[in-house]
Amino acid sequence: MAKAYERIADDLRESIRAGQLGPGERLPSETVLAEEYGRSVPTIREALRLLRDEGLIEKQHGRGNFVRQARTTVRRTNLRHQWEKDRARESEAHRRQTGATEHDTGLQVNDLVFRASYRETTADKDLAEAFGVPEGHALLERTYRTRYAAERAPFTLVTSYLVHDIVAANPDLLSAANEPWPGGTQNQLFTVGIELDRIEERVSARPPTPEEAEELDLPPGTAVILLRKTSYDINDRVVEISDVTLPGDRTELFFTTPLERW
Amino acid sequence: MAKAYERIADDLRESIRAGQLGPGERLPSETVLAEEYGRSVPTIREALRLLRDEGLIEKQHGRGNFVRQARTTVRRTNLRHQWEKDRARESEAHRRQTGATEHDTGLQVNDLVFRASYRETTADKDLAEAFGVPEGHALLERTYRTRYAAERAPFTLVTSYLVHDIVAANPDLLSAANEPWPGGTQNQLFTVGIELDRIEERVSARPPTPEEAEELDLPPGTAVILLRKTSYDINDRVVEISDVTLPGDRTELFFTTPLERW
DNA sequence: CTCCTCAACTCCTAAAGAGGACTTGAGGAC
DNA sequence: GTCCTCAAGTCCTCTTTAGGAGTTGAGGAG
Repeated sequence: MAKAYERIADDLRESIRAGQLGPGERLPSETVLAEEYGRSVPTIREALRLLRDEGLIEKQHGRGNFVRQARTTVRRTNLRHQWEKDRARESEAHRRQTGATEHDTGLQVNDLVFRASYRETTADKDLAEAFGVPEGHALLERTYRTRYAAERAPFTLVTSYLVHDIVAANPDLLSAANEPWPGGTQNQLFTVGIELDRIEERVSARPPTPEEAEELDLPPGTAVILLRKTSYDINDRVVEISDVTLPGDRTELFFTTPLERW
Repeated sequence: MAKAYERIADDLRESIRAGQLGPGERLPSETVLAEEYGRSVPTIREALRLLRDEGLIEKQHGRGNFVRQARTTVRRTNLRHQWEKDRARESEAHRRQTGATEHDTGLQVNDLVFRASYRETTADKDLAEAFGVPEGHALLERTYRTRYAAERAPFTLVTSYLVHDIVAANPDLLSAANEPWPGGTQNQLFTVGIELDRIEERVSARPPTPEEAEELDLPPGTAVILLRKTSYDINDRVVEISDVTLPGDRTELFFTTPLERW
């Protein structure tokens, strides 16, 4: 004999999966469900909580419980990396013509809004290891969010790190006035004579922290994708690291791996 | 005035983040916490539920609430794709020498255990579109799980599709007796004269369904990573699709994107 | 010593009740 | 017509109460 709230959740889940309750549709109210199933309201609420945590329904205070609708997703592709590299050498004028502000997320969007903050910091253990520098080494840190002009919620949180020594050759990069960095990170690295060889990306996923849920407007029942992007130059040195946090319900990562011919 | 259970959750979360409560450590019992915070047990439980959903704590019936410990993670790299391609042409004897069973997850493991099921099916709308064939077209479907010999929980669920027509040239591939497919999918495609050109992978994340949570031994407060891998042959035809479900708390995807030199 | 029982402690399920907060639409004031 | 008020309906927070079920360790039976 299964638990009552699980049986009720199973039943409702089945209705949703079968399409008897379509996206956006309102479920019967909690009191009505309680009568239908012959259970108390708290038991019904327990069942609904399961469905919410699975991302199947959405609770709206004062309105009801609704079947969740898919949100529009944004694709992030690794082909962008080559595009940004090619672009980094071009003149500012030409870059401006061809649109799209470069940034670390690789999103293919033109009408982005983003805010940045910029500061000097030092490498903690994790970053020191990743950069191959001693702990406490001076770094530059930029954090920013990207957002569609039309939407309220951002769809990316980025924290990007550079080694202070390397970048210091171009004083423009040390000025907080240059925000966002003109031409993007790759262009700025180009100005200090750095050419990239490859980009490594590590992807994992977990539930959002409350802070992330807040910033990315993530309801319960969603996940975040964590992406650590590490850029290597042609001397096999780590020159940039970006930690990107993406809303799992609105993001699709897209990787193409070409294979050598026989 | 914030809600009581949120304040309590914030407080406990802070203790955990600050390390005052270390991984694996037991929290005070619910009744004790209720006394400490001057709240009822259900309110405490509400706070603990928040922390559990964030993946911070783990509830153990009859034992207590514990700070969650990181599980060991497995890395899946896209470099594996080239390796599998190279290997596909080699003799069975040589493949056997160099170890590691090929499979669609790209995990770098030797001592895998996996079970497969095999059946003929037809393309639904989604698959038809992905393969570029009409809806209802005949497909082969293989589903399997991979697992470390030492561990109880699998770390991959895979469903892999091939177009029946294409594969029918090699009758070995239509026999359910050949499980797992000797040499892996790429080797089998090689036997029917197919060479791969590139692999596209789409990654997203969401909370697990109850079925996934069951199969992958995922506690509340974890996510799954969904990966759709699409293999193109040198004629730009989709020859294989794999849908892979990975436990978010034990998986790290690793992609390397090489960049062309200036 | 080994095994078993059992009490004490833990978290879990379920219910009922009181009040609060948010949303909506009907109806009246202007 | 427009605006406001307000009641009804909704979900939310918190409490109290009752019993159930898993875990552990102490202590006795053999």
